[in-house]
Amino acid sequence: MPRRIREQQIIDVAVQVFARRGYHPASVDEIAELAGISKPMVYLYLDSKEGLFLACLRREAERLVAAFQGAARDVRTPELRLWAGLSAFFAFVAEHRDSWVVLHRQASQLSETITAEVAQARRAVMAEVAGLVRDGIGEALGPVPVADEEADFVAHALVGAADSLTDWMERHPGESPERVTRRLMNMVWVGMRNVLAGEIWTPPAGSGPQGPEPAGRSGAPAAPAGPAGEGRSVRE
Amino acid sequence: MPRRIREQQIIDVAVQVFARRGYHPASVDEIAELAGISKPMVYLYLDSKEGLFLACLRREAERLVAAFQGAARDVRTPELRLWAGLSAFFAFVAEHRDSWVVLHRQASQLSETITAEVAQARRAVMAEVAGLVRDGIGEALGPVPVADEEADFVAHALVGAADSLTDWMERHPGESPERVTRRLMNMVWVGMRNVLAGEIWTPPAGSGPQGPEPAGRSGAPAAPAGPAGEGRSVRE
DNA sequence: TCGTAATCTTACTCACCAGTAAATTTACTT
DNA sequence: AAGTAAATTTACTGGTGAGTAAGATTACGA
Repeated sequence: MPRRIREQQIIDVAVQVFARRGYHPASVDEIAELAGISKPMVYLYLDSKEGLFLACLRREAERLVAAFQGAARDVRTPELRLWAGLSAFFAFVAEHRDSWVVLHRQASQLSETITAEVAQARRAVMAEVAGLVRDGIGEALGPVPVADEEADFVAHALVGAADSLTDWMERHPGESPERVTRRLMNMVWVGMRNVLAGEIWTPPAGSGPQGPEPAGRSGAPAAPAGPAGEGRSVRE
Repeated sequence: MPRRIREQQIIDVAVQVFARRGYHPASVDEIAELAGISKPMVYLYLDSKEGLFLACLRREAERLVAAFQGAARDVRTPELRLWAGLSAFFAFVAEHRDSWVVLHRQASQLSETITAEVAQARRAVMAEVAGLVRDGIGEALGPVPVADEEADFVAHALVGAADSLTDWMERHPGESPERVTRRLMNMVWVGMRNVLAGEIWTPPAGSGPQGPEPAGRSGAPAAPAGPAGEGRSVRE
């Protein structure tokens, strides 16, 4: 069995085990056994437990960012890019829950080097989102000096909300990533007060990106075509 | 040294250590030493490492909920209650960072019983927030059948956003909890589109609760009086 | 067929840490 | 002062798990 393939097999298993048990309770012995291989192989290929975890981290982070970027790419307006990106995020998390757990829910209790890496992965995602938000602000207001800090703030809030809604989705299996995204857009983009007043946001039909499917695995459907709508509509 | 006091001392130290190291890497030996006592004392009073962690969890959760409830109590409109609650949350997290880390950032990799407890604590917070949101929706729309699920959704998004903004605050030491809250309210309650259009939300002067300070420790100032404003204002 | 480089295993070592047994000291009551 | 209950310690055990040494097996080109 050639090295490249073995490595991926090991990482596949490791992501599952790290997600289920957490970093410290996960044992390299168990990972090796589930991968159908003996422990020294893991050390030969991935150096250490930490190295193994970092490999998991990097691969999954890459996949998530790719899914996010791929979905938002080629979408015209900032508003719809944000929608496409969030949609891809929810789809990714729904399909690869283990990836997300490893990626985000392991941050605090790990070693210096790992936290640094997690923080960097998180920053990468944050930067993507902040970019989309900044575009939106920029388009509406033109170049404004405080926009960077403001966009960063909004990005943090959005990513945090999306993360938490991951739990909500788990308890509402009927909900599709698209519906969740639409609700979030309503809440953030239109605002609760206006939603309560009857205003809603609906993605226009056929607004998905036209580019080819990007790197991210099977999942992460690019911005799916929601039900018909005018992009911005007001009810009542 | 009487038992009650020792227990609190131990828990004080344990919260710090658990927050810094995470559950598994934290050793009872270290906690005992930092608390200035020997290990068997910890086991005598708190039963086990898990018991110790649960004690930390319960105490900090109680404090946070108390701060939240205390701030929102006696505030008249749902809108301002939400503001007061969020404000108290940010103030609490800013002042007791360790509590928040133990409370929330340790969820996935722990034992069955602990995850259950964490989930319950989280649900308690979520229920508080959902209550405020439901009030808001109820006030605007009257009794609506779907309101419960909708409120739960919004609560998840809000709590997640608030959690993530915790990190943002850490990198922006100049920002006060009140300013962060105001920004979040703008984003969620008014909506980005309307914010971009020039609309902003400002809490009216002197709108804090009049009741006595509740259980929560020193921190968690009740809804602070923001700068003057009309509660809902439009710029430009 | 020989050699060599990769793949892979068995069988350890060593450190750390949760939990405990068995006292010992302190403080308070009668 | 005697007695007893609480507070507190020293000194262990047992298990687990990261990491490794040393060698076995396969693949394959010269």
